Amino acid sequence: MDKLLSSFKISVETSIYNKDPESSELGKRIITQSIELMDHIGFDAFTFKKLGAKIGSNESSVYRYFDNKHKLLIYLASWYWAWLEYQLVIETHSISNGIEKLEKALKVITRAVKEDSNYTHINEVLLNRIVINENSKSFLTKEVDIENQEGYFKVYKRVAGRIKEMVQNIRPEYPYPASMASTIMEAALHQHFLKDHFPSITDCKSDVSPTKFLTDLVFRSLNITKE
Amino acid sequence: MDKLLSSFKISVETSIYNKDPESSELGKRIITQSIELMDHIGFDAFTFKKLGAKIGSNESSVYRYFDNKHKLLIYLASWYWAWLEYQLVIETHSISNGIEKLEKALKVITRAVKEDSNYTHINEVLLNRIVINENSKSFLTKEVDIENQEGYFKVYKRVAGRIKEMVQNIRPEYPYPASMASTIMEAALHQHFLKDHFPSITDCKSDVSPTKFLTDLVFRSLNITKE
DNA sequence: GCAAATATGATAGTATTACTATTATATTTG
DNA sequence: CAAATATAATAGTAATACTATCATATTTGC
Repeated sequence: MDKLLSSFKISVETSIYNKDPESSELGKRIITQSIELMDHIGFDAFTFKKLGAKIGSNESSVYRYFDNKHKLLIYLASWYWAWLEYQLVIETHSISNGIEKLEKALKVITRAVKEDSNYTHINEVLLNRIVINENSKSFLTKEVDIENQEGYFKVYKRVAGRIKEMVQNIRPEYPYPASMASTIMEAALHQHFLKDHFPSITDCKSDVSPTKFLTDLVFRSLNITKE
Repeated sequence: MDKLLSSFKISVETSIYNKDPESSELGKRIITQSIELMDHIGFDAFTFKKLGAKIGSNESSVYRYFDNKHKLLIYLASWYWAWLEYQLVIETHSISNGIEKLEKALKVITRAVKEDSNYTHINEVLLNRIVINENSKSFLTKEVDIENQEGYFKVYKRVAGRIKEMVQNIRPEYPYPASMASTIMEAALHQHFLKDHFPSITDCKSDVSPTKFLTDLVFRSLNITKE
């Protein structure tokens, strides 16, 4: 299954970049190294100049791929959500029972990424950390509506749509399936963040995962008793 | 009650600022105008130079109050949470029934701020919009742990603690009261944002408020049937 | 009422950021 | 092998995010 995963090309809205980073060695190095650098110093301190130095290339070469670091962040986040969506689809595909299907989906969405697949130039463990710390910054901007029209948040919304559908399949009468889906996605990232930085306002810790809390929350809300 | 609210001094961690903006006319103008400017152009485009121009003062004078715009944002967010906490306390104080108390608390936390109190130099309607759009940026930084130690996020965490206690009072056996509290606070902001920008992944709209969704979510999870 | 202290305003200066533009040098491809 | 394309190097600009200095205004303490 891992091989299947790796051979599937994760596709990101083409208007986000000027030149597809997947199309060249330099492009792939930009992605690989920007993930390492952004994880290391954070989005705010990240610059194309520092990235250029890190990849042994030039600032101006990076600009040929991305207009600015904001678009690079959207690219990385989109790649992450597309990768998650792919896992979501394969891991839930064969499950016919709606409840089990949703349970698996919640697991995929909320679990911590623990292993780099080693099949691509992208380290998913680091990327997961970047998404936890920086994803909100991709849409909390004054330009969000224009960028949304451009399709920059398509994948993120599509993942939410899939969860929403699973909820609707189980409980067609539940009135807030979309809000439930978007809340879960956001809460998953937030609880992982809190666990590491504000432990006093979360119950999540080594033995209590965000998956456990959120599965419990959703199943109680939908009035589903496990076993 | 409004008078009571206004005479109560909202207090913010003193280490956030270099000089208390409440202590002078210029300080108050900095707060009033920074709220207007930040709401208007967003945190990212906000600069002390633009603020100086807007208040008919100088960049260097603003620096005497705040080291940088990040600390100003934390000040504004802290003020907001302290203001909300105060409302939470007075509006729930006299309610003895635990369920009703939590219901009211959820309302205070999740409702859209619709009216400026006109008692202070702070426009709470605009500030609420700033918090919806920028609050996450106050803690999603590489410096979060140091700043947390400095007490910059005390009020935010205290509000979460109050909600947590209310949940515990009703359902002492519920295993995730802290995570529930922090999820509600974050989801309230997020659903308000989605309603305005990504309507396809939320059920919230004019007649369905975040309050409705979140109250329903919490009460279903705690197995409480209203009426 | 005045000197001293404090707050504010104006100006200048620096390092960094976030780019754009140009030209030279590789590398690929037809 | 020439032409096209990609990359690298350099330079330059406007804006940002400050720091420092000095002048002027305002407050306060005696």
